[in-house]
Amino acid sequence: MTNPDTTTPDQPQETASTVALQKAFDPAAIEPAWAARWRSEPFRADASSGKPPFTIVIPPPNVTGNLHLGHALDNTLIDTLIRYKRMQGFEALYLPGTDHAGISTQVVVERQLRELGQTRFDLGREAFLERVWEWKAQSGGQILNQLTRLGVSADWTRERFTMDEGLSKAVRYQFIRLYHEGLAYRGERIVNWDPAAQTTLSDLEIDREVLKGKMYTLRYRLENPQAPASNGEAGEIRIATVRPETIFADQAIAVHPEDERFRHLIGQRARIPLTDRLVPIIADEAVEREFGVGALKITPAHDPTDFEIGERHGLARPSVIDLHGNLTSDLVPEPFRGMERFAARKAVVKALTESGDLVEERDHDTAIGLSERTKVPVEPLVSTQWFVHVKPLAERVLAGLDAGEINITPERYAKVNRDWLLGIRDWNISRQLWWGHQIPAWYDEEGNVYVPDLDNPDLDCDQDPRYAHLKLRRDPDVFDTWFSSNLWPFSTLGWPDTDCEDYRKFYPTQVLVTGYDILFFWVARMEMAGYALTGQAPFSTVMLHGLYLDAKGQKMSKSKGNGIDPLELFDEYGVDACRFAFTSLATGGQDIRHDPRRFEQGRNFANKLWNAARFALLRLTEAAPGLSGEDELTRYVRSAVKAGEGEPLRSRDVLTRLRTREDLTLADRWIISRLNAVTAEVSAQLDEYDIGAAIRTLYAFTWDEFCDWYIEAAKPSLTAGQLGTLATLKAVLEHILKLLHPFLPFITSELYAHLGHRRQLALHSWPQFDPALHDAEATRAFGALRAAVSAARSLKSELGLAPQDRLDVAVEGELSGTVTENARVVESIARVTLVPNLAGRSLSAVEQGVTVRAPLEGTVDLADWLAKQHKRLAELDRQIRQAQGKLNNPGFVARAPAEVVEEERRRIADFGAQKERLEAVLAQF
RNA sequence: GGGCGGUUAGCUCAGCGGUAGAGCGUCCGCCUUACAAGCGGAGGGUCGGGGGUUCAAAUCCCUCACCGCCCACCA
Repeated sequence: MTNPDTTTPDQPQETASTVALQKAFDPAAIEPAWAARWRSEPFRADASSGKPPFTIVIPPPNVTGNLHLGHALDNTLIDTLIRYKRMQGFEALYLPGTDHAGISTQVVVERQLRELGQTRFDLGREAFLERVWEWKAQSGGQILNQLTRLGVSADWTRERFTMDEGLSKAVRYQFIRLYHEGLAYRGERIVNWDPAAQTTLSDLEIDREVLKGKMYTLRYRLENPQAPASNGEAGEIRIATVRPETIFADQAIAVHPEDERFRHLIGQRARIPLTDRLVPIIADEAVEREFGVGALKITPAHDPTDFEIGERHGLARPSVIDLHGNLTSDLVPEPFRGMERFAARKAVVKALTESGDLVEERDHDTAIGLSERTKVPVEPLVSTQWFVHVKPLAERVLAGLDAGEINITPERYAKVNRDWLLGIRDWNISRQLWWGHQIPAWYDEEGNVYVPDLDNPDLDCDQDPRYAHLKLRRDPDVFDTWFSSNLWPFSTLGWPDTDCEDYRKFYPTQVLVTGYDILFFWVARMEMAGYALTGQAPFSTVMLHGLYLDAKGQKMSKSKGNGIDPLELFDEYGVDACRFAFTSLATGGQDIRHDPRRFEQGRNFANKLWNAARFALLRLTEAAPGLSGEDELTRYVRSAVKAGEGEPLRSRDVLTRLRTREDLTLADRWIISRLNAVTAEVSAQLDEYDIGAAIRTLYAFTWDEFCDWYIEAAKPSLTAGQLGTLATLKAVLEHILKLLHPFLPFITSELYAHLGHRRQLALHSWPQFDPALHDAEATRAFGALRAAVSAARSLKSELGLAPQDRLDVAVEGELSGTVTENARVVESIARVTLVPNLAGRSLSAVEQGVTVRAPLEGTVDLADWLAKQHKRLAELDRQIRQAQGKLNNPGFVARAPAEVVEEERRRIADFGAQKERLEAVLAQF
């Protein structure tokens, strides 16, 4: 992998960057300028560059929508990966855009019309669509402005909308191609009808809900009154149904072919109650013998199962329910005709009761399909619609998945994806809406279908000279919205023009980031379209994250009113803090429960980073005037503050130069070694797309190691103006800013600029791991200093001393030499004075490698202290016994890896030494 | 009816085969000249129950329980 260094020496500056930073970080003071800059000077991906591509397309939000937490989460994760890859030297493309969202958008505009007392039919199709476009133009882009606040480094020059000219062509081309390949067809099928929205829906747009209902057992009298009894009395057959109002559309009664009860009735006829109509008794394997009364009525027009059975037996499928959910048909007896379907059910049940044909009525929980959008019970209706025959498409995807062409993470969703593709059924793609891509199909007066040719897809059939003699009418319906978003990874890059630069450079894309809730709706359909139309997987990795839930763990929804507005969170905590919350919570596709404390943590972290940088700048500013040398490191240090100095070294070379310096302190060597290890760790975590782990690693390193230990330990040598430490401080801080930049782009960009860089941080290169910077000795030795400081602090606390009170302490133990060699650091951090030895009884603290002793004076609760020491002793004992137990186990020594065994030996030695020293301490009392 | 996820410190969550962690909260002490959105010190867990595999289990397997989600044409 090439990794061209994008860091170039900075241009001389007009002004120094020594403007003092505010004491507290104020996100509002810096975010707007950066956000505006990233929108007006977008991160433009160059299709002609030699860098390897890294593409992520945004899951396009609805144009109608407002930014919600799901979007904020998606886009934070995407932007983090994109910024990382860009810094690594990839030609990173983050492609933004929006979806026309057929039903949602149309509903919004229809609602506006309703307030004016109008319907879309009053306006007519053309005027209505004009109105939708107008509305889209003025308030449709809202969500992208909100997204800008998130600081996304998208390529706004490539913004797309699913109804753009190019994308509309793509949809049209897709349809024409599938049609001519026999994969898109028009047919009479049972479909899901939403009586409220007045359109069909795909199976996915239906939510199953188990509702309390009734199951009715009805008596159908046989044509032959002498027929022997089956599941009731002689001369009758009983059936079970939950929809008695549909009996008027019955075409048969079905039983299982091997059900002994009914064998003699197969082929006979029975009369539908309340009517004179006779229907045949047929046998079909789909009937469950055990369920209900073993027989059911077949109503092909109003039930999917019945439809299939009807197809097998060549039954007619008259409908008795119209598009508004009312009973309408000559088949329906007068009193019920025109009734609404649920009112009709009551009326029919009443009539059946009176006629004596209702044998039983009992409670029955039944799963009924509700329209996802209108929440109205969906009516299964027979209708002529456009469908996609998806099975061959799904099989192609399955083959690709088997070949490992798409990597899905978390892995468990790979199986979910597969299983769905395996059980997939034809997809109804026509919608009785106006807003969307109108289906490019025409019909002549006899109902024959005309679709443009593949080699001239843009020519409408009613303009085609070949059909000039015909009177063609275009299909008024539009496509399901997902029939265009399934093309998104390539329609946005110029497809069907497969020769254009963008398509060739950036397709297929690398990663797709989205919530698992649209795995079927979108991800699987993109897979199918990708393979079918481009011959390859549209992305190599799918990264699915969990749902963002409210504080109680419930899904957020408009109807529940439990939504949390990300914009308010941005205002309250700052965007970087929110991004910290999102990324640190994103682990393993787990759902995320909202917790304000996580945002506070992010805010505090940003403030911590701000102040660490403020400290560094203060010290660099103080020291810079006194640095007169012209060597590279001196110039490097001065560049933070001195106008026109520039940056003489590429920052990634600084640490390597520093490594050979004589004037580095132990702390300097330690932090460089640690930084180096963390660089490797974070890079590895990001390469595995484990964004949560990466930000947690950086949080801990920045706060616990860099701020709490390194900065404190650096103070004495900084005060002494030691060049090595000044350079180390600056270099480590700059590296931390780089590592954090993909996660917290605002504050890191701002601070990086304050350190004297003109070129924005996003365009600098990602730090690289350098094995030569590893320093085990520094790690060990600095560990001793930390132990000594902790011990000293603990003693001061036991002695009731305030932090600023001085205390004489003596150090003993295996590593005491290291401590005394670095006395200045320990004395500075712990505010103690190291003395060679102490007379009299002492209070002591025992740590790994060192014991720190202090004079026994002041207000010590000796009993309490002793109790703690004994507890500690017992704990050491326990650890030693545990380790010894393992070593005494022959199986452990024989089978455990050598280094694990060695580790146990080392533990015994370490704990043994501590125990010895602790016992010596306690012997005084 | 199938499938999946969760159950770890008071709360919200990491860790997912080799000494139990974080943030917040709690207790004690500090405005120590980067930061009180902070600093230092302390306390707190038999990792849902029960079996098993392994030298070694929060981590792997089986099983049960309870929460939650997805899929499903038993009328």
